[in-house]
Amino acid sequence: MREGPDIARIASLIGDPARANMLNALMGGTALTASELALEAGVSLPTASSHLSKLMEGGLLTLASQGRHRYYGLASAQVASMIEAIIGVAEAVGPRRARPGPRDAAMRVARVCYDHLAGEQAVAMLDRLFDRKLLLREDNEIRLSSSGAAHFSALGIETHAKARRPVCRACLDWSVRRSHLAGMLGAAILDKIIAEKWARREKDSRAVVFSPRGRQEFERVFLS
Amino acid sequence: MREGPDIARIASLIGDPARANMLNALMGGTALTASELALEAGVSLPTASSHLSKLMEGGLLTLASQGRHRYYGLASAQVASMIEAIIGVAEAVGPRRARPGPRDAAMRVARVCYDHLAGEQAVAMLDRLFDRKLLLREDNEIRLSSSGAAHFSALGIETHAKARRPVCRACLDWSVRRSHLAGMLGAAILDKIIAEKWARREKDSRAVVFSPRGRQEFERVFLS
DNA sequence: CGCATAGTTCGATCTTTATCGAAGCATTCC
DNA sequence: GGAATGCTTCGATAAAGATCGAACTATGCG
Repeated sequence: MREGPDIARIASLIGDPARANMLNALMGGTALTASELALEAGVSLPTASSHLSKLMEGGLLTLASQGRHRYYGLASAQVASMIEAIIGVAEAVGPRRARPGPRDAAMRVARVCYDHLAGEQAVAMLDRLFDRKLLLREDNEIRLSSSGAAHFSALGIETHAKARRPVCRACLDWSVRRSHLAGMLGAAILDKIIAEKWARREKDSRAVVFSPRGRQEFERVFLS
Repeated sequence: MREGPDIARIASLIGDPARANMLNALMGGTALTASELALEAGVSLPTASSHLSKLMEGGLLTLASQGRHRYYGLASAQVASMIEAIIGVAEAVGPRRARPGPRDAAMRVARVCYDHLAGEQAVAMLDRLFDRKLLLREDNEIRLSSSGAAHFSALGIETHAKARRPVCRACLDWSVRRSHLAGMLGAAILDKIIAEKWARREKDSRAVVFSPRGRQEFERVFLS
C-alpha cells in the first residue's frame, strides 16, 4: 500500500470507453465542441458533458470558450504522448485486429499526432533534417541550427520561440518505434503541409493523406 | 464512434487503485508473488488473485511459476514505459502533493525503472557516456562504440546482444524530462550498482539510495 | 499419508458510476 | 423581446465490477 502519484485516477479517466473515444478524437489536435465529442463517443449530450467535466477536473483537457461554443482540447503535449504510449501497448497486446485495413495502413504512413505529423513519413523527415544538419541532436534534445533557421524561414515557417513551448521536441512514434519531430516547428510544418494542400486530413481519423503532387512537393522540400 | 486500438481496455485495467498499486510495485522490476502484491495493494488474497488474472488477460503481466510460487512481473519494457508516462501526467496534473517529502526527493535522484536506473543520476550518467564517446547517438537510437564495449567489458559488464533485446535504449525520465539509459546495458549497470553494494533499494519503494562510498565509486566509474 | 502454505474459484453483497430524459442557463440571431 | 442553439445540471435507473469469506486445488515437507 504505497502512496505515490495517483495513476489510477488518471488511468480510470481514460478507462471509460466514451472518454477514451473522446481523447482519441482529440489526438487529432483540433479542439472540438461537446456535441462533436458526444457524436464521436456515441453517447448523448448530457452524458458527454458529464464525461468532459470529469476530464477537465482530472486536468487532461483545456477549455476555450468562444461565444456560445466551448472548445475542448488536450491539456498538453505530455498528455498526448501518454495517450500515444497507451495506444502503443493496446496495439501490441490487443486482440490482433483482424485485418490491418486500408485506413490503418494510411495511419502508419502519415497521421496527425496532437498537432504535428507522425508516421513513417514523419520519421523519415526527421532523419533527413538531421542528415542535412538543419537540426542538431544535442544532449537529448533537438536544436535548430543556424542553417536550419534560415531554411525554414525561407519556407515561410517561423521558428522564433514564443511562450514556453520548445521549438523542437522528439516524440516517440508508436507505429515505427522511432522518434519524429514535435514542438513548435513540428506543428508549423504540419500547418504548412495542410495549408499548401499537399495533404488532407482523412475525415473522422487521424490519417493524413498526401495527394500525388503533394507528396512530390513534400519529398522535394523535406526529404531531398 | 471510431474504432482503433482499445485504449479504454488497457486504461481501465490500470484505473483500479488496487491494480495500479500492484503495477506500481512491479515497476520496481522484481517479480512478486500474489500474496506480496495483495499486501502491496492493500486487498485480500482472493481480490488480488482476481485482479491479477485480469491483468494477465489484458496482456500487461507475465507469469513465471516456480514450485508453488507464482511470480508476476510486467509483461514488457513497453508496458513499463507506458506506466512511466502515466506517472508523469499524474505528477504534473495531480493534486500538488503537499510536501515533496524525503522519499520523493530520493526518487528524483535515483530510482529503479523496471530493470534499470532512472532519475538525475541516470540522466547525468547517460550524458557522460555520450561525452566520453562510449555510447554513440545514431539515428534515434543509441549504439555502443567499440571503446564502449571494451570499457564495459573491463568493468565486468557483458554487452553481447542476446535474444532480441536491444543493448541500448533510451527511456524518458518523468522527473527530469530527459532520457536515461535502458536496454540490456542499462539493466546490467543497475545490476552492478546493486551487486557492488554501491547503493541499496529502499524498502517498499523504487528509490535507490547510494552510500557515501558507493556514490564516489559510481561517480568515478560512470560520471568521471 | 497428513499437514501447511500458496493460490484460485465461487457466491453474495455492496458501491460505484455510466446513462439518458427533462428541465435549466447562456449566448446569439432575428 | 422572443425563438433557437449549445451546453450543463438534476434525478432516477440500471449495469458493472470490486470486495471478501468460505470452499476448493496444488505444491511441498516430514
